[in-house]
Amino acid sequence: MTHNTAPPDELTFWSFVDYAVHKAERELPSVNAEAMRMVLTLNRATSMVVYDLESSIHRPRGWTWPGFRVLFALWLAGPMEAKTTAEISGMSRAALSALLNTLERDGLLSRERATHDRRALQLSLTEEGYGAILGVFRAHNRRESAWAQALEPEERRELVRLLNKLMAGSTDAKAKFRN
Amino acid sequence: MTHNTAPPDELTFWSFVDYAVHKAERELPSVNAEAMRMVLTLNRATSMVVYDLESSIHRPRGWTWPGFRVLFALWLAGPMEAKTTAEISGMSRAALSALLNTLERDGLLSRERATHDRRALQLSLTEEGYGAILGVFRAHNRRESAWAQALEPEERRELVRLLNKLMAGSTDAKAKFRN
DNA sequence: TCAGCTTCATCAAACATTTGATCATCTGGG
DNA sequence: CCCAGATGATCAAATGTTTGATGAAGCTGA
Repeated sequence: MTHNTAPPDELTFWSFVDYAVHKAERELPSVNAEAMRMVLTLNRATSMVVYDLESSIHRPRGWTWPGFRVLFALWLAGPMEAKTTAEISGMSRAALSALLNTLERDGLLSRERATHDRRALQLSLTEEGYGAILGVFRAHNRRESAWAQALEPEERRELVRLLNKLMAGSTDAKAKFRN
Repeated sequence: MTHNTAPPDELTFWSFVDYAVHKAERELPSVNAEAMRMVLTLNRATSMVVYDLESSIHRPRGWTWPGFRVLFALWLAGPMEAKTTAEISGMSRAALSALLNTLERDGLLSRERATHDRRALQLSLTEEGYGAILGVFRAHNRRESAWAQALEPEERRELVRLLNKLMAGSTDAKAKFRN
């Protein structure tokens, strides 16, 4: 690629994917442009949704997106071992360990040693955690609904189907998973 | 929601979305379950793709996912103002500022004051940055290709279309954007 | 039994991100 | 001309994440 290629006059968040895919195709004939477009678009869409939900719902309440995910899992599935919480909320055990310090300090959940295995941690929401999660989730779900309305019901189902198929394919491809 | 609901015996990363959606529907009749399913699935799929790419491609080379995004943008679009870089790579100006410290320290890019506006920063790849990005991108794109193969070509196009429609709808919904 | 291996959790250091504040520079209206 | 407000960048503090190391507890087979 030439070092001195000038960027187009109007390069914005919205035009970048098209620009990048076309440019990469010109410069690198061997590039898989459709894979590049898929991953770029997937990331941008998710990043927008997450940023909007976190900044409009969770941060103003003193919560974070990862903290919400943990409290949400505990709310739905009840007390459970920390290892399970980490797995279902999609984070490493080390990341959860750090996150628990904040959530415990804020009085939203408690950690206790499990009785059957003294290595394991048992997590449960405190009364304060129970009191808070319902209201936060309602606001969160209202915001989710606003996003979902961009698609027709059939399109939403198809999007979910395609995303699930993408995830399922990864196991075949031996993708790297979290510890 | 009852405080003492026991979690199902087999609650895993893969079964959690179905479990959560059904349980939320039972407990909260007013929930928009399809929106909930869409956002949960979108996040999980993206998180898997990003984690796999970052841990298998970028971290082993001493790079990070956000760092790659910035270098990738500079590689494709050429030298540009930091403000533009932040916008097209989807990060806040403050986040970019911190990220630039690392990238500059590692000798991958340089920042200089712009001539026409002494507040603005002009970013450009160093020779070392140019030398590195091509190889990293090729490996990155090969990995993207493996993910993309989970879907049929027509499904990939449909996924991209739906994600773009989702993003486009957000502007109508007055979603919160980054600074 | 117990030594070695595995598993659970935490720690440490480096990094990226957020919000809100601050400083420097530019720009436009009186 | 010049001051007020807008804009670009950075900083500070708090948070969450990663990888690799460490310590504690459980398990297994000779």
